Amino acid sequence: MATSTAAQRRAAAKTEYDAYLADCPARQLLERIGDKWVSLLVNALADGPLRYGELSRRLAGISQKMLTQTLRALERDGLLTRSVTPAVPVQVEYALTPLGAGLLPLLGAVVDWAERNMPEVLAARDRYDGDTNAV
Amino acid sequence: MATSTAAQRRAAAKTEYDAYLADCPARQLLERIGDKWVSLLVNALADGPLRYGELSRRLAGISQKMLTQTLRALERDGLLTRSVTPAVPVQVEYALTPLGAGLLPLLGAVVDWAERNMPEVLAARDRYDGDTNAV
DNA sequence: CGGCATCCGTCTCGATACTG
DNA sequence: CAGTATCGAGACGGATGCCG
Repeated sequence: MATSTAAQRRAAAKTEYDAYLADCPARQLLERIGDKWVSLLVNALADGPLRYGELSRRLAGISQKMLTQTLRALERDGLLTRSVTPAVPVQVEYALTPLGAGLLPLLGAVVDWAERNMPEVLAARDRYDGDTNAV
Repeated sequence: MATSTAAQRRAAAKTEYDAYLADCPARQLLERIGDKWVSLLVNALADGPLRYGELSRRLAGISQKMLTQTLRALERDGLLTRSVTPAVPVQVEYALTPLGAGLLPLLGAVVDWAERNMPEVLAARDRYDGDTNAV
């Protein structure tokens, strides 16, 4: 007899839902490109391969930790490649794969939408914030 | 002279960068739709307005807190509207605005890309993970 | 040069309990 | 029914120091 059937049902529903979430490829993709640095990194590489240090300078505010972490994640997902040139100072170059380059149109669409509609969003935001403590 | 010029320059660069980030409309948009619940919420409302409870059931795993919080954020941004019908049990309905509905194509594009390319991403991921502790 | 390991603050998120 | 308030856990991200 159900000491806590409600809680169990909650748990079951959650598991079910989490599974659905995990399965959903769109969610995974959104989580990737929604990441703070991913989109910037991909954009930085849009014009061609860059070395670690170049990326570091290009994305000014990023910490080495996040840079490495993000690069690894993208490499893992096959969105970019990492090639090491064994020289005296080691040389590492990152380049977009065709798969990764395929993200550029998506990002472009977002930029496009944003440029056209963000002003309206910002206006709505101001209106909302203004009403809160107006009069 | 300069006790910690390097650190200061770092800070300056970061501030500059953060400002750039904050200004970038695409980033703001990505942060919104990259949110765990936003895309699901928008999708849930794609077919028409829903009430709070209906949304709560529809998105099974979400807590009231996150539901309310996400709804408020989207309302603030003018992506959906909140209409209260003063009845005996209060009735609140949420509906996408045209602006919010404009997100659907974007989301659709993501879903599309994901469905076509996620298998490859997943394959790359397996390969990468496999190599780590292979042989 | 190109990392990796560690520590630590912040901030998000979820569970719970209570209200009109 | 539709929230609000509070609290604690945990993920996330940054700074630092060391290594090949």
